[in-house]
Amino acid sequence: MTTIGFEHHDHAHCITDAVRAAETHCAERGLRFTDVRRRVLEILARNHRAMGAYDILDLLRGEGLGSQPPVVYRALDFLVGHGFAHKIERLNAFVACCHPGADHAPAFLICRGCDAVAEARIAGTRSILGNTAREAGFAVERAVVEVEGLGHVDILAAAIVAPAR
Amino acid sequence: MTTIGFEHHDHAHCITDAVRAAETHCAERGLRFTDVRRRVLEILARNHRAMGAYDILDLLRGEGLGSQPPVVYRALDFLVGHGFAHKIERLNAFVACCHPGADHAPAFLICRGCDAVAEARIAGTRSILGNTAREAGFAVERAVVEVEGLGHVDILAAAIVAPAR
DNA sequence: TGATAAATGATACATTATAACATATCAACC
DNA sequence: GGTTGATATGTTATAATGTATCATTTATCA
Repeated sequence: MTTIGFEHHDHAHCITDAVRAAETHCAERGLRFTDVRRRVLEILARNHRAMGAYDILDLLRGEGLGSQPPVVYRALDFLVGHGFAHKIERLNAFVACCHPGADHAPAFLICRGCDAVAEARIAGTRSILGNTAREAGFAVERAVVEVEGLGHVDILAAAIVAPAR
Repeated sequence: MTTIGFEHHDHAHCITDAVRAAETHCAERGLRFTDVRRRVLEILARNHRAMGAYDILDLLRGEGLGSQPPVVYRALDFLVGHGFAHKIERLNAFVACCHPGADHAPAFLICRGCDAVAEARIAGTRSILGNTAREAGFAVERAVVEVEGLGHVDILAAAIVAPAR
């Protein structure tokens, strides 16, 4: 029941895909995919790792695209809010989403050796606590699942898909 | 397979138990359960909710037990490191452990309505991603599982136990 | 084109966390 | 008991992360 997708990782596609998915999604819903928002997503996708807000801000500054913290935090709020990026709470950092457009519950593998972060899918919020929370009357709205350990870059670069049940 | 433990919550015991468990554990291993460390754990247990480091620091100040951030952060490092307390990454806050002594993988239910946080158990790190991570060569060392939603205080006050398998 | 809503620019500040080094305490041994 | 080495605490300063607020600009649409 467990499947692992060792997709060959075409990074150029990975960047354009993330941006294009966001573009399409925004166009469909009348959301404004502005320069700053696009650029922040590109930066996240290009670097392909968890980046702090101030790391991103430094890059934006170099391009004259906003120089104060609220600029990047607002862009990140937008991207995270619409599922184009995720926040890694454990690291106070952000990553581009690997499955843009898909309605998914993300989980993250964080390698403490190389600081790589891989986005995995989990079946759904229910699977985390079984049915316990729901049966007890707790309505799950969001789940933060961040697993730390040691892994190879190859593994982290690939999208790891958790059991769908 | 799902069981929920609605223990009657005897709060006085809850505090003394947490402190005594830490005391015992430290005595057994030659760890120093100092005044500051004890007091921080008492504060967390007494308040029985997620508290910011600076909230705790304010209380310590009132008692003349250290007045600068490093004092409380060092105590929290110790308590978290030895499993007497946990950090809730999503909230940048800390809670006393509900299962001190037990070697457990904690998960947290965070109610956005009342800010209550309940500690649940999960079976183990493996259960979170199934066998996927392990099979792929990722060695899980720690898992952050924090579920947000809406729940009743009664439910949150009780210890919720997730399916053991 | 003018009204409205949304996004950005900019200043200031709030919150969370750590580096660095001096001092004090403890435990073990001579 | 005094010395020593390890651990913990006190203290200052600063780093890192995140927001509130309000002015200005830009986009959208009637």
